[in-house]
This record gives sequence, structure tokens and C-alpha cells, in this order.
Amino acid sequence: MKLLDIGEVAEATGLRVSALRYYEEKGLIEALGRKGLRRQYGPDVLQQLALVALGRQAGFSLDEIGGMFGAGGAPALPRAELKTRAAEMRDQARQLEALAQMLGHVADCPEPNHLDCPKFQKLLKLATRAQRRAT
Amino acid sequence: MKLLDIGEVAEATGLRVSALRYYEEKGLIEALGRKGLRRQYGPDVLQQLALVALGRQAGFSLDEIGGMFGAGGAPALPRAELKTRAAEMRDQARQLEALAQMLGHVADCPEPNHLDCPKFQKLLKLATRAQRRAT
DNA sequence: CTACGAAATCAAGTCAACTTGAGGTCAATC
DNA sequence: GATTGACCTCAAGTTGACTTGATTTCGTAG
Repeated sequence: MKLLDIGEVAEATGLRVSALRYYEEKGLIEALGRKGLRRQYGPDVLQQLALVALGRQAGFSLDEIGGMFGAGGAPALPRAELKTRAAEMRDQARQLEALAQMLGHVADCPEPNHLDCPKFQKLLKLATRAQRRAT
Repeated sequence: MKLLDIGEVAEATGLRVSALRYYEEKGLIEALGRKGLRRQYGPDVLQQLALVALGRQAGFSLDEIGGMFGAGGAPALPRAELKTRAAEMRDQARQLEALAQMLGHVADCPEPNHLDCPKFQKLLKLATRAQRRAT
């Protein structure tokens, strides 16, 4: 199994080495060991980091991501909690989709103030309804 | 037209008054005027703030939101840029959906380390593919 | 074996998005 | 007309997620 230097991991993921050390400090990833002082990472770390990136994109804090799937790989939250989270995320995805629609409309609509456009109003109302559901 | 004190706006939106003043400083909202020293907001501000909340939930910074639809109501970005943003947001929504699925799976899957589960692997691969498309 | 570059640690700095605190102002109520 | 409570400003503090800089330690190529 090929081990990776922190620099190689950085190269592969696009993250800075400082960020990787920070993630390790936070318990999101783990080095298999050291060669001298140097951290040696297993190849799995790349998947782990892909997961972290995904979580970040989805708007979660590092702590939250750690809770969902820690460095060990075992979820640190009870199943019920995970399900709730998953449902919330689906809602958030729908809201995002709605916002995308609104933005697309703003791009096309000639109305100077979008709040004056009935179509935009309708989209906003829909989206905020979803929002209440999510809260 | 009924005007609102900052406290009433806070009450209606769930935001703290300090946050509202901060938003105003950032140009996301605007008071119609003052009564003495007190800001007086028009009812439209509630919609404006709903929009901001939506944007925040979608992971945008306040500056970005201001760029999409500023306090005046006019988008501060060129149309093409807005379209690009909208497309990115749709991608992000899809990723979020994917992450939700993964999380849901983690909740059900007995595998202690989810990276060892083939189904999870597959979902992860799909999601990171989407991610590359988005970058 | 020496030199170089990549890594290491640790403290301190940065940025966004607010919050908190101190000290002052004003409108409405009693 | 005095008090109260909501509001004001301005400076400074906080949190999360990193980055930067100074200084030190290795592993490998020449």
C-alpha cells in the first residue's frame, strides 16, 4: 500500500498542507504513522477528504462533518439524528434549487426591482414556504 | 403603509437587531427613514430578508447575496454572471441531494466504516463526479 | 557527507459575520 | 415632567476555518 506525504495529499486534493494539518487536528483525517516527523497517509484519506469537501459544500461545519462520519469512519451520531439530518439536507437542496430558479429569472427579467415582478414574488413565496418547513 | 421599528423586524424574522444593523451597514437592507434616531423599515424589508436568509442557507456570503440582489433590488452582477451562478447552484443542489442520500445510507448501513461499504462507495463516486463538474 | 527542499511545531494573524458592552438619546406612558 | 424601555453609535470581542511566519528537523539526491 503506497503511503502519501502530506504534500502529495495536498497536490491530489487541491487543499493546502496547512489545511490538512488543521483537519487532522480536528480529527477529520488521520495519518497511519510517521516517517521521522513526516505524516504518512494511506490512500483512503483521499476519499475521506472528498467526503469532507462534499460536506463543506453542503454547508456543514467541520465539527458537524466529523459527527457525521469521523476519521475512524464510524458515524458519531445516533441513527435517528442522521436521518433527521438527511431529511434537512433534502429540504436544503430543494431550497437551493428554488434559489437557482429565482436567480435565473432575475437574469432574464427586465423588471428593475425584482421584488416588483410577480413571477419572482411567486418563486420567493414558494421558497420561503419550504424554508418554514425546514425550520 | 405601516412602518416597522427594528425590533419588530427582528421579531418577525427571528434575526437579532444587531444582525439587522449589520445587514444595513452591508447594504443588504435599507430603512426608509428615521423617526428621531430610530430606523423605520417598510414592510418590503421582510421579503428582502427572506431572500437573504435563502441565500445564506444556500451557502452564499453576504457580499455575494448583495451582488445577486442588492438592497435597491437591482442585481449588481451582469446577466451572464447570474446565469453561471444559477447553474452552479443547481449543481450544488444536486450534490446536496447526493450527500443526503449518503447520510441516509450511513444511518441504515451496518458496516462500521462506511468507506468499506460498496454502496456508499458508489454514492461517493457519483457525488465527487458531480463535484468535479461543478468546479 | 553536505546541502536542499519538504515537513514539522507553535504562536499569532486574518476574514466573515455577528455579538457584546459602554454610554447616550428619545417617545410614550404614568 | 420624570421614568422607562427600546433604540442609537462605536469600539472591541468571538468563533470557525484557515494562513503566515519563525525556527527546527529530516530524507534524499549529488
